[in-house]
Amino acid sequence: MTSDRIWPPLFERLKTTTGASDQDLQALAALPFTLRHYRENQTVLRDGEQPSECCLIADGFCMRAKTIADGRRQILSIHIPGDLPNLQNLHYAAMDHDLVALSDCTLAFIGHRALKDLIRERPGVGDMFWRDTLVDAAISREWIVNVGQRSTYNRLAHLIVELRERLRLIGRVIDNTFAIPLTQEQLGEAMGVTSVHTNRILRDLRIDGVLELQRGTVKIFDEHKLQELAQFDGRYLHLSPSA
Amino acid sequence: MTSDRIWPPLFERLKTTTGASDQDLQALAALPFTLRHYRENQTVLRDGEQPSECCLIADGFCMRAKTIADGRRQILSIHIPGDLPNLQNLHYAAMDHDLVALSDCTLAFIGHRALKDLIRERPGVGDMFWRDTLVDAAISREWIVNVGQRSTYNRLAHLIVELRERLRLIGRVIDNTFAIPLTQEQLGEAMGVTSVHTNRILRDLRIDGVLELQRGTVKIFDEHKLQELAQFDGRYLHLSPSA
DNA sequence: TGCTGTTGATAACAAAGGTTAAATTGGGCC
DNA sequence: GGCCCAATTTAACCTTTGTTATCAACAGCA
Repeated sequence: MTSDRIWPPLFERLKTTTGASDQDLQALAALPFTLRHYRENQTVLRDGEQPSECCLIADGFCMRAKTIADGRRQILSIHIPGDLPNLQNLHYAAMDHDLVALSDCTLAFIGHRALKDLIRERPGVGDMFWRDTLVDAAISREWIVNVGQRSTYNRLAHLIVELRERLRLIGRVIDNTFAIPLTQEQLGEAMGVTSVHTNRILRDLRIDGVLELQRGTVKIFDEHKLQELAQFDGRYLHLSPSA
Repeated sequence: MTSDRIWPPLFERLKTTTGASDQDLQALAALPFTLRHYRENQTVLRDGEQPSECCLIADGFCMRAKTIADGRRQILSIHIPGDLPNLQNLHYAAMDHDLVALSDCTLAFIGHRALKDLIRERPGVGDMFWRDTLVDAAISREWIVNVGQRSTYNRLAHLIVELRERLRLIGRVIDNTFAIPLTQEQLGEAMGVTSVHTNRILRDLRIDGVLELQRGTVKIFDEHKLQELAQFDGRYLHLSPSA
């Protein structure tokens, strides 16, 4: 993976969602970075750690997760190529959750110093990144709704549609089929239910002809039914610069 | 309520959490604003609306909330004096949830233009606000954990401890007693359970001698037991500038 | 090839939480 | 004081989800 390979997913997303200027993107592309590779399940940043760099997902999937005293774990977000899952460390030092690789993945690390200098020099870059963290927050709020109010059946449908819409932005959905490299246990940790119950729900979705999940890949069979279940209102993703 | 009355809670919080410079705070205090009063239960900003101002809670409590298609509602956050609950509109136009007054309250509205100009002129002010939105996001993530993984009994304890820590910052906790102006139905909407179940849990907490909630006021009786239930690790509030 | 560990599938039973309904409390107001 | 309305409290019953335990499928590997 070389320099010209790490930026496309982020730039694609920024161009669609913020109408980023070419100059700002060129300035970004000039940033120095270090590539690191992680294996499935490997922890990238640990709760409590104080990283001096922010990372860009160049390839693969990651998750934020938090483990509480009794050992239960909640997955907080799923991150895909083009995401910057620890921009928050630009403004506070310590991680308050783990960042873990969901699949083998490649991350580009960019030092805080270089990022902060660029942001001071080009406020437009800062605006893009600030916006990015705000949309990230909006997604977290939607997850509160998902876990708090939707039935598990609808909840899983919503989670899948959200991920699909985000993957679509970076061109990773083909034939209504896309990657979701989580085990049933991890899907459960994202939804606040056990793996046993996740299995029940997946079976129902399969039997009802809505979708199938096999070895980390979802295939949607009944788009209409899926929409009806997810009741997905994507405004919270703020995909257009004007919204 | 006059100019010298609206800023103290915010300044208190910023001084503790960011080590804000006096110049930055003075510049903030010079911002023009409009005061508006809201009654309990009145909607301040509606989902879909595109406000041209950000608001500072000068007095009273507000909440963010989202209503889904089947009519169920999830409370996403509770806001107290000194909070800026719609800073996100500086970077995207449309609200993706409602902002509602939980009690009678007074809000100071500051135009986006004035705020953006100040941020460009004084990047330190922008940093403080960006950080503020990042901590807001960290709180949302903790709410996902709360709703997804904790038992309702522990969940309510956690919610109460979090609110107390935030109120303590602005000097609103006296004798381990403080305001939490939510009905049992609203507490349920914050926890993702029904009002009937909220009532059961409150009864248990009362019987177990942990705390009592009456007419919007909590009194803690057994701090040790409360800690044990909430398993509260406040690092996600990032109360110190160095963390 | 067969071993091993992880993931997925399923069943029986238990616990948590939802639904509905009814009664009670308490504050605001005439 | 008495009325009204919202909020609280409780009970009975039902649904959803968790727990525990097996077993099957499957990938990695010696």
